[in-house]
Amino acid sequence: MKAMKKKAVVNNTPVCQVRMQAISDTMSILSGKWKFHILGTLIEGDQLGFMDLLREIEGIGSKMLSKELQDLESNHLISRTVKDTKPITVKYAITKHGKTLTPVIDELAKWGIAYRQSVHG
Amino acid sequence: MKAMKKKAVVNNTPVCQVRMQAISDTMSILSGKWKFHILGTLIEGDQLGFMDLLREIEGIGSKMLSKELQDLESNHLISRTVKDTKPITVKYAITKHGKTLTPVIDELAKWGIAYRQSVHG
DNA sequence: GAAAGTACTTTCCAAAAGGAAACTACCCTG
DNA sequence: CAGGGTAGTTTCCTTTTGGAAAGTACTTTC
Repeated sequence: MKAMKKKAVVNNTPVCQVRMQAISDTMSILSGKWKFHILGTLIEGDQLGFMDLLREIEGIGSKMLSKELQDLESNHLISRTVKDTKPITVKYAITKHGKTLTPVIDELAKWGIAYRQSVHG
Repeated sequence: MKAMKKKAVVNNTPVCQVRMQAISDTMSILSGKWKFHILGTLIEGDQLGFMDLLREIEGIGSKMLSKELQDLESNHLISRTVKDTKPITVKYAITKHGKTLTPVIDELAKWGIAYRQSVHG
């Protein structure tokens, strides 16, 4: 009786499949170099304009900021509202739904901090 | 008294800076298309060989698997041990340190699942 | 000694991501 | 009407990422 091999599947239980898919979904929505910075900034100071964000997020360019904001808005994580002020302005804010990412962001930050300490001492 | 503008900085408190950096660290370590799949698979079935992983992780190629395993090993999240069996084999396993990612992975999965439900209904 | 299995590496290429700089367009102030 | 602020878009380019296919090397089985 030889051990049965080939095409073995450890993680192909429905539960694992769903979890893997869910993680891919999340990472896809939060992909790119700037999503977390933008979300983090909007969670702190809500109601920021385009130029505010350009100044807050060090290193980002207007093209990237514009694209990332569109991505986040299309996923309903942030809102974009045009205010008809004297020189028309736009305000970006985190949505209720965007705030549900807080535990995720917190875990990532917590792990990163712990990692630094474990490596450095 | 006009509102003071220019060079304003909402999130440049030391606390925010540290958090942002920590998130970047974490995301950098877990970057790429396959890290979570590999970690998830090794958290489930520990002690898997290279060919096992190739079969478990649908779609990955040997080049990517090899590279991602090296990344994860260099960050001490997984271990690679050569067993001197008849035809020499290699076993990959999650480390104690790698297991500390479990809460992070769980949050990502949880959020992804909730997101699907909120979108789909 | 050919086939098949383990564990990779190498090469070659295509697509995606990201950035700098310039440009549009409109408004207000001096 | 020049200068500066708002909010972006467009172009062009480089870097990064990822994948398919083939190759290496060594071993066991038929």
